[in-house]
Amino acid sequence: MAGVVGLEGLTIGSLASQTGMSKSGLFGHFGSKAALQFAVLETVVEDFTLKVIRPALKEPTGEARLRKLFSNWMEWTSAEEQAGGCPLMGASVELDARPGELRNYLAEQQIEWLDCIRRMAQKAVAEGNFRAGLDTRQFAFELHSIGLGFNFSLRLLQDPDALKRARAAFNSLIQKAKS
Amino acid sequence: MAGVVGLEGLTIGSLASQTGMSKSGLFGHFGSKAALQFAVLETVVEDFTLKVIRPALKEPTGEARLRKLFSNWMEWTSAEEQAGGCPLMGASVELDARPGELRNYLAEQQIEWLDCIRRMAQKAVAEGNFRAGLDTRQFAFELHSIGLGFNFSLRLLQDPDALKRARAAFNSLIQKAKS
DNA sequence: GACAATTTAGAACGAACGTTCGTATAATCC
DNA sequence: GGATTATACGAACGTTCGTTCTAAATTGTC
Repeated sequence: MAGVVGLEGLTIGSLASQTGMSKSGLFGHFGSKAALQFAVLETVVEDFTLKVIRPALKEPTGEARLRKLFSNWMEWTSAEEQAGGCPLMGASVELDARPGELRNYLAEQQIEWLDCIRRMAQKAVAEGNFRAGLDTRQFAFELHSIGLGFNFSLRLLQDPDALKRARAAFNSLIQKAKS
Repeated sequence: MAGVVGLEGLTIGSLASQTGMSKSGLFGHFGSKAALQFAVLETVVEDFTLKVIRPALKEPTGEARLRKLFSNWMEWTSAEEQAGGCPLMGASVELDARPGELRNYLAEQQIEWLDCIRRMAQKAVAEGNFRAGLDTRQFAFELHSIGLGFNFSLRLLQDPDALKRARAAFNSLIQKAKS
């Protein structure tokens, strides 16, 4: 629901009726709407870690791991359960101008995400898979941008070629990192 | 205001008090909240065309025009008046799972935007500035992705290097289009 | 099986939501 | 200059918002 209507658009009443509970019954579990929003965001981050990052860590370091990370990410973003597209990207746009704990938490997590990409790229450099002197922060920026573009093309434009486009961009990014 | 709280988060009451008008007085100009949202989005699109696209059309076709388009876009996205980041990107994420006239209008405009980029790239190909056989739709996808990444890094992460990163990505995209 | 703790429900709260109505003022037209 | 049309206002509508309170039901423990 938060993916469709946003974390602010999410209401306790509609969430309660969706789950078959009473408003106050559901409310009791959280104590405030802000706490509910935080819990939602925390759950999303957990899910992301579990389905995107963790499985990639089982791959050998370097390019293989990055490829796995990317394909997991694309799968997670386009999953049907994410009715409104990647909820993290949704929250990023929704919260970027609303100071508060929620925003701070999200920003932290997203910085960590970019750093995770950076570290993987750095590993690929160390192993000689990527060229020495590669700007790995720039690499992370560009990889993340591809994800944002994919989410946009898939969700708003409903472009059937979205995944193809994202994959092509990713491959050329990898290529660029090598030479 | 819509950029900060979203098109749905925008309320007639707060907008009225912000403008110094009464709720009903402001409401009378639009007739419904949906009409207000539409008017806001239309105004944003107009502004975007005026400040990003139109000035670029005065440049010579090809790479120069694309460079101007990109720099205008970055300026518009990071303008202080856009308190909550590029309102079109904000609306894209907010509306992508909410069927309706508003969503249809936005999707149309964004398709047109991508096509505008594609046409400029195509012109650069025709003039021999970009390599023959370049996938210009792919080019548009990647350019747009850079814009999304810039907005993200600037607004959520508040990364002081955001513009530098976006420019570097753009330059390497241009480079790639040539060879 | 009694008791304590947790979980749920129901009713109600003040505030804010979008919207409607009747009315008063300001601008425009013949 | 009087009739007409815009424009703005204040008050109120019914609804929904997040939240609080109290009571009933459920669960777990000895």
